[in-house]
Amino acid sequence: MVMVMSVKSANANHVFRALADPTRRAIFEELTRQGEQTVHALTRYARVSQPAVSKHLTVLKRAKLVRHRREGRETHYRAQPDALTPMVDWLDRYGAFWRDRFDRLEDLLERMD
Amino acid sequence: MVMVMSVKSANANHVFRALADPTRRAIFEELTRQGEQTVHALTRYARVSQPAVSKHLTVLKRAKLVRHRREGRETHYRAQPDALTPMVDWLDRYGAFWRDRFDRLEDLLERMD
DNA sequence: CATAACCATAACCATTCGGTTATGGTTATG
DNA sequence: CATAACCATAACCGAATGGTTATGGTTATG
Repeated sequence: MVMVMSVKSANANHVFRALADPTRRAIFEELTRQGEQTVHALTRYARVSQPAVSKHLTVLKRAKLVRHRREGRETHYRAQPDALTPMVDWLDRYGAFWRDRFDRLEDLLERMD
Repeated sequence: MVMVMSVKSANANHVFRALADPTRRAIFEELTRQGEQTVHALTRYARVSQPAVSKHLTVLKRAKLVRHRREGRETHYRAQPDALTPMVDWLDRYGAFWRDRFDRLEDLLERMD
């Protein structure tokens, strides 16, 4: 059982709260799928104004779910899935993992090709 | 890959929203640990008023995270961890599972004893 | 039967939230 | 150098949120 713990994970509270909003989840999903993105690109994707996107990114940042990298006049954001650990841990404790164990294992093995 | 889908799971949105609040999470955790509980008991546990607890339970009910059973003048609530499936699925897609795949598999096998 | 216990709902309130437009700072471009 | 692009912050606003007290309905109890 390897315990990595590279960065101190944000409060579980922050993670749960950050992902409670659908727009924020959409942004995080987009970053996960498409990789690093400019605020401009994210604004085009999300159907809200640029300041709204900026504020959402701030919340995601607080939860450590995204990192940013300034490059000239644009800021590139990328997802930081490590930060989901508190949520995964929570689900380990209170979740339904004990059920479909076999299904999940099967599924896991399948995806490991 | 067995697909059970006994009850139509609530919107993932509802689940994420419901678990965003720490008091609500605490209630759910308590129900998971201690099993079925009266509203009265939960009120004693949570540090808020009885109506507050009732409202939280309503939100959890909407997310199908709890079930209730009336018995005389008291209502017993119990956790329904199945309802966490949407969140688990979401983590499967966007989560950090792809990383420590092996660690998690190892962990899973370990817990299967 | 009167009273108390349990719970849900109503009514209300302060705060937070998610959105907007306005603005300003920094960097690229014509 | 003037202008445009990119982004964050400020200021503001309506709606949602999480809490409270008040109330009323149902069930148990003295």
